[in-house]
Amino acid sequence: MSEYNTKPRQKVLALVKKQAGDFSAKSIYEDSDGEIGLTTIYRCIESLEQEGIILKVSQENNTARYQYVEPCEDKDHFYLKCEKCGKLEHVDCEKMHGLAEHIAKEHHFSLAQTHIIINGHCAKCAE
Amino acid sequence: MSEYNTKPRQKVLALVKKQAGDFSAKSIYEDSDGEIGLTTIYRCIESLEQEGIILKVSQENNTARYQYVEPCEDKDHFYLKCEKCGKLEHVDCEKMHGLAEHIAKEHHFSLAQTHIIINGHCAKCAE
DNA sequence: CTAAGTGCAAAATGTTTGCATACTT
DNA sequence: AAGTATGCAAACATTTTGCACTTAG
Repeated sequence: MSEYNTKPRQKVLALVKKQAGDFSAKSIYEDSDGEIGLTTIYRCIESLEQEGIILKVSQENNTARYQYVEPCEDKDHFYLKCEKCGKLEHVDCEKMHGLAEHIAKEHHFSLAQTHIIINGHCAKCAE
Repeated sequence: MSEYNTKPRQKVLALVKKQAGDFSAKSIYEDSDGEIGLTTIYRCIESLEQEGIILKVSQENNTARYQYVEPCEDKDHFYLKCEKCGKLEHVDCEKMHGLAEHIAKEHHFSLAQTHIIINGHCAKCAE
């Protein structure tokens, strides 16, 4: 996570992994029952994001929301993101990757090694 | 834009259309030379977004950034978004749309009629 | 005239920073 | 012991709200 492996950091990582869907700094803070300072949580989240362990998936109400990403050796990371509940679903699709690269090349874009997210509504939220 | 067509609203829309790339409420405010109140700009931006005239493309430094979208009758709106300069490039690709729908269906997702944005780096910013 | 829009000042909210203290290695 | 992490309180920045006033239709 960073240089030192402290209790607060361990706890933040554990909480982050336990989240059902996406989460915010505050929600982790509340989940921690005040054991960890908000500031520390912000700093841990920053570390985790830099290490690619979590992903910033949106910004609802001026609040950054993140989601834990299962470690995965594939280079292409496609996600379907539900705009309502924030659920992030990993998509494993060769074709998609090929197409995205093709389009990117056509437009002289280089795809970030980061993640591609497509918005929509999941089954539940679509009613 | 909304019910009434007032001077401030006209000016905001004009400024928005004039922006080279993306913009924030504050940048429009500064562009307006203090002629329009920040609050009004926030409210105009909200209207414009609801009407699909502008698109929220990112949130840099806790600041929402928007971009004017050329009117277009196609139902599918794909964009390549440069993560560095915020440039938003429209992509016109039937195949992409078909594939996205296919994947969405496979995952019981319904694509929002809103916009699909794929992140990367534009030619300039890729160095 | 009436409903809708404006904009100031003040509040609210999320995030960051300063700094003294505590912890890891 | 030395460098790093913590967490409180305070600072910041953006966005929202209350409200008296103005404007469009």
